[in-house]
Amino acid sequence: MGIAERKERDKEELRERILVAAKTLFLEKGVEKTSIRNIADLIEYSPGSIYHYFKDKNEIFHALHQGGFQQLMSRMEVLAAVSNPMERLKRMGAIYVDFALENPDMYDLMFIKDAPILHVSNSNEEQWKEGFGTFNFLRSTIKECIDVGHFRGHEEEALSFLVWSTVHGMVSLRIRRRCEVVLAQRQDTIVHDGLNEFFSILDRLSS
Amino acid sequence: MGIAERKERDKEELRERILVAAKTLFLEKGVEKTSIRNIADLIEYSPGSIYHYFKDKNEIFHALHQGGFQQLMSRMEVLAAVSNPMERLKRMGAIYVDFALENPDMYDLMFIKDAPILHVSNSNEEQWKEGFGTFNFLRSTIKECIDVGHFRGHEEEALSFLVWSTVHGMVSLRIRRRCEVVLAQRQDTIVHDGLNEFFSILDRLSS
DNA sequence: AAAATAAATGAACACTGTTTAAAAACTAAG
DNA sequence: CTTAGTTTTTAAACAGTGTTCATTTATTTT
Repeated sequence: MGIAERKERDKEELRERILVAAKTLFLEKGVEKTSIRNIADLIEYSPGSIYHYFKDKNEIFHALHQGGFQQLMSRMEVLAAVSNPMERLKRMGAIYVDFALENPDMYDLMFIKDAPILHVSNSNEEQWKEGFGTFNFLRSTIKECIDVGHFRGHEEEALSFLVWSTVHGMVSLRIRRRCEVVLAQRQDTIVHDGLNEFFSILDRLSS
Repeated sequence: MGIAERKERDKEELRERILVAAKTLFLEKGVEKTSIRNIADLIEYSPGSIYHYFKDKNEIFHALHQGGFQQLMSRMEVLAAVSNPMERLKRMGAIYVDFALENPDMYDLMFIKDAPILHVSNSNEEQWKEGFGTFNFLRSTIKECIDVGHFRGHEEEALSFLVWSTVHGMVSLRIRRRCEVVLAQRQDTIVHDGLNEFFSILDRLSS
């Protein structure tokens, strides 16, 4: 009965090859500009074969999407060792920003592009499953901060959204090339400069 | 010599009709899903004709893009009457957010989509001309705040970027449907709730 | 009315995502 | 070892896309 297992492995391997090819092309030329035929050419299969492994183009990029969240989550794991919630919150922001700037196309896919989300909200209920995990992590950290006495006068849910929005805003303006409006000599560092301003604001809100 | 002028007017009128049709379709089904043939059908012209008025599809949406900035700018005009820079900054944020939520597709085109920007940065130098105006307005307001003694310890450029990022982050998460992760009963108000949290943070930074 | 100019057309090109009938490859049973 | 049955892969086809261009149509000038 080892043959069925080997075939299963082969199938999984080709599935993985498709994903690797798709990711390569996507990082090279973007999602929209990458066609099924391009992917097929790269793995030297016919375009039709890809539809035996993925329902449609969206499903391919949704698979990559999930991989991205696993990456981000694994980067967050070091935070378990940070007991001070305020310190953890800041380190979390730094990890988030670094991940986005180091993997702009993946971040784009996860948090900016709209296609993958629509795909998920079609297969109803479990809307953007991956997103919940990361936001819950942020929310619980902020709750800890509030419980310890920080952010007096602020409310958990709205503040969590605000914090997420701030880091998302910075990196997405960068990724989608809206930073040309800031001073030319500051463009390379503006996201980190902005993050530091944000940190010093958070410090002031500590009490 | 009135004939040439009338022809000029006719040409301008058809150009405008293309833009109106393009905008209609775009608001209905999105930029990507709107084809030149769709636009041509709506104005009852052949697809080819459109290329007499616009170089390519990008140029059509770049024209709409410019119109969006004029809209946003005109909303900002009331701020000239607000002498207190801190008050002006907050009202500015509210106008920005309201504009984005009331015209999500236009905002998307202006600040999230990447195609129009690339088009501009190809026709070199004057990169994203429209964006400069709005950001300069924000920067000068924040400079006034600093000059009056607010935001002590913060720096003009990075803080301006941070403030912009915060409001942009909130509305773009909303527009690109990443708000499913916040509590279900808060989703409709979360952007305004977040904005209010932001305002109260700004107040704390006044001194 | 004829010539010149401008505008609009529709067909064509090279793409796209996706479907499907047929072919090839491989496995299992007799 | 051959035959039957599956699974995998393919190539062709469909309906769509942005864009170009020779040709036709309409208008203006001479």
